[in-house]
Amino acid sequence: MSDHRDSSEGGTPAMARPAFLLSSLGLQVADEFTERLRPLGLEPIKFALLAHLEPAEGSSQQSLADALGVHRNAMVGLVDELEEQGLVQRRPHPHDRRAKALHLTEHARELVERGYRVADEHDADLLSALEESERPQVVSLLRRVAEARGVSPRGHPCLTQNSGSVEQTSTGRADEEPE
Amino acid sequence: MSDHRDSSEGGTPAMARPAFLLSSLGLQVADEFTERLRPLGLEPIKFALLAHLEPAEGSSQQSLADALGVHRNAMVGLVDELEEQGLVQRRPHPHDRRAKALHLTEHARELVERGYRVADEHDADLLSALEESERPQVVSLLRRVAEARGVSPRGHPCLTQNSGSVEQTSTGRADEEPE
DNA sequence: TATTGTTATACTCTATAACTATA
DNA sequence: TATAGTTATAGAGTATAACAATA
Repeated sequence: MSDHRDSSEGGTPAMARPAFLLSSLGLQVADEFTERLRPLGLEPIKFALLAHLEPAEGSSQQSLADALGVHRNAMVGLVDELEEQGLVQRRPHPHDRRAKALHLTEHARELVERGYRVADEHDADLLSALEESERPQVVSLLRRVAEARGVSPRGHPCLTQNSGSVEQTSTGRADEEPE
Repeated sequence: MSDHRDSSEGGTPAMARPAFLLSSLGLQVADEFTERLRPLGLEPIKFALLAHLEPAEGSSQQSLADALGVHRNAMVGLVDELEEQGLVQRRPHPHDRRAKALHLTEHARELVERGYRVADEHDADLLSALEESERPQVVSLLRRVAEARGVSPRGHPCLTQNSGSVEQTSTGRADEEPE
C-alpha cells in the first residue's frame, strides 16, 4: 500500500528527513485531535481556554488571553461563543469594574473532564504501534529536542492566534489577578 | 528557564503528552523551515514544486498539482509567481495543446540544490541536542508511528491547499503525461 | 495616561464556481 | 462529454485600529 514516490526527492527520501517527518506527523496529530474533540462541541482553542480556566475561575479575559497566548480582541469572540454554548459566564469582577470575571458552568466542568479523557485516548492511540518499552523513549527523546529548541506549550498550533499587539503598551506587563 | 505552568493541566503536564509534544514541535519545525527557505525567495510549497519538477520536467500543471496535492486553480498562481521570479517557464505541451509543459530555468536548478542543502542543515540542527547514536533511533521510532498512521509526504502542512475539488469529474483520474 | 472589554475594518488564505480552448 | 488552464468570487481566519468605561 501507499505510493512511496519519495525516493524521487533529492537524495534523501522525504520520510527519512526528521524535519519533514516531524512536521507531517505534527500536523496530522493536531488535525486528529481537533476531530476527536469535535463531538464535544469544542475546538482545541476552546478546550484550552476551559482547561486553563478550570483551576483559575474568576480570571479576567485579559489574563486568560495572556496565559493562552491569544489577543484580547480574539478572546471576546471565543468567550461569546462559549457563553452561547452555556459553558462560561461573564460576571462583574470583584476588584476591577472594567474587567469581567469568567466562571465555568457545571456542564463545562464535565466537558473539561471528558476533553482530558479524549486527550488521554489520543495519546494512547498515537503510540500504539510501538512496544510498551519504546513509548517513554520517544517521549523522552522528543522532549529533549523540544526543550533544546525552546518549544513551550504556549507555542502550540491551536493557540496560535493574535498574540502580538502593536498597541501602545508602556509597561508591557499585566499582573495576575488572584482568587 | 521557561515558565512551566503545564502542571496545572489535568494531571498530565502538557509537555509529557505525546500528541501535544508532537504537534507543538511539528509546527515549530515547519515554521523554522519556512524561515530558512525565505532567503532563497522560496516558500515551502514553491520549493516542493520545483523539487518535484526537477526530475520530471515537461510535466503539465495538472499532473504536478496532483503530485503535490494542490488544486490546479491554486497551481496557476504558484506558477505565475515562479515564472515572474524567472524560475519556471510555461511552454506548449508537445502532445496536448490544452496543457502547458513546465520547465525549470538554470537558476531554479541551483535553487533546488540550495534548498536541499537548507533542508539538510535543518535536519542536522534539529536533532543536535541528541547523541549521535540517538538520532537514528528517533527517526526510526517516528517513522514507524507515521507509517502506522498512514502519514504520507502528500499530507504535509506546506502542501495542504485546495486538493479536494467538487467539480464534475466523472473518471476521477488523470493519466500521467510522459516527457 | 494606561488598561479592559468591545467593535469595526482590513488583509490574507483558501475554496468554489464558471469560463475558454482544446480533447 | 471531459479535461487543462484560467479567472473571479466568496468565505474563513487573523491582524490592526479605534472607542467607551474605568483605573
